[in-house]
Amino acid sequence: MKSNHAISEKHMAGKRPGRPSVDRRDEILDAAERLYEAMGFEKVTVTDVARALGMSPANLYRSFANRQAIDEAVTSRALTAVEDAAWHVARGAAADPVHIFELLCMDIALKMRDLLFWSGRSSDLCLAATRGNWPPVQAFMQTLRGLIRHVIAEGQRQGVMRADLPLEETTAATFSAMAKVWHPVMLDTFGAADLESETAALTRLLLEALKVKN
Amino acid sequence: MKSNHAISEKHMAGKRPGRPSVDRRDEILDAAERLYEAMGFEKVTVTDVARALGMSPANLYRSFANRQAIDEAVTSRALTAVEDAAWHVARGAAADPVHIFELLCMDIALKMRDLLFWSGRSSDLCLAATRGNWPPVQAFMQTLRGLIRHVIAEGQRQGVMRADLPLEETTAATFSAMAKVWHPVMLDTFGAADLESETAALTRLLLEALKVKN
DNA sequence: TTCATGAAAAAATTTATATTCTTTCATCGT
DNA sequence: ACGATGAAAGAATATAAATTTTTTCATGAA
Repeated sequence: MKSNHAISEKHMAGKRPGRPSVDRRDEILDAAERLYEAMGFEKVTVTDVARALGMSPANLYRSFANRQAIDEAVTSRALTAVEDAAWHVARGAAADPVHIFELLCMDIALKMRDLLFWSGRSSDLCLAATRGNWPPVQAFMQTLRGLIRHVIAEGQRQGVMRADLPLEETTAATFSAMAKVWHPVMLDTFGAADLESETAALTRLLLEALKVKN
Repeated sequence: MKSNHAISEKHMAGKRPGRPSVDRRDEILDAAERLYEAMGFEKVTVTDVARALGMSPANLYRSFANRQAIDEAVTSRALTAVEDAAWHVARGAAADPVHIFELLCMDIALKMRDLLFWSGRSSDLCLAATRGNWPPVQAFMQTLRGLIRHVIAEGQRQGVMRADLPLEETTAATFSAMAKVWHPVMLDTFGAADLESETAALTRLLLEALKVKN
């Protein structure tokens, strides 16, 4: 799975005057990200982003259909970082799917917390995206679900997780259960005070259901 | 001060001119509830409530410290109805704690859904209360947690649920897991389309962890 | 005294207006 | 042509003034 920037340009506004031949999306997103980080994304105007790049605001619209598209792309990049780290855990060194499950659950919870409470002002964007159920958030949640399914399936294959539980339903239920410690809206509502112990307890309980009995 | 210290009236605004000797709280709450239902609680003024009762607005302030207190009391009554129904299920006819657990989880989820999506305009109030984490909501959540603990403890006592799982931690984890289908903020974010099957799947998985092995 | 109210201060909300931001597109320079 | 832009229309957001709502409290009636 290589980076496929050149291909996935469904975002390229085809109707616009002329889209750039060289792709300046990443430049733009870098600048936007920096500004969002510095002053909170709600205070940043597209003029600010353009100025930071020494171009006119109008020029941004050849790379992005509108401001919402920029916001979503920045969101996407932030969430992709979490996804990548999580996939790394899931495919990582640890061989035992049970252990991987534990690591994965905790890793995601802590990364989401960081995103919301320690990512400077980027949390505004993350929260807005979550509240509005923006497409990148939906995609992200799908990825998380895929991760869970992957680990459970592997656990079942290796005989350390119960194979008599239906994979899809079990995946869905596990994913639902983790929402309390994974979902930004929940983290925002309850804060992240006992997040670690809560996540650990939740994970332990779920594993009691998933693990094969001794 | 006289010998009158049998004051169970913790709610009585003590600092106010003279509090009523006969408690008109319930009357007031009835009127408020009716109005909230009819026109949405954000549109209702305390003057409206007072007028509905044929009294002056100022008079309400002898029974309630402020409008927020009225809103919270109405919220409290709505949530108490759910609590009561849930306790009824928990202590109800069904003898098997495992079955009670299933019924309880589903009952709460469906009642929360009704509150949010079918209670006319009362859902505004419920959502505002949940978003702001009002005290009645916190109390409600504590009650739900208590219900779960009760059922699990009973299941352990009867030997149908695993007694080797620590009661408090298991209760906490179970409660966390149910947030996805119980918590108004989640219901609001995701809608209630597949609520029943999601709740059923979640409950089944949790029971796999809680039940004793065959 | 005890209960209740009118009237007014304080707070919040709405309305109207002004300013800024987003987005388009005709036009410029290469 | 092609990438880029200035300028202006359309949206959205902020500011200010007016109105409504919440809350207090001194005073009156029972």
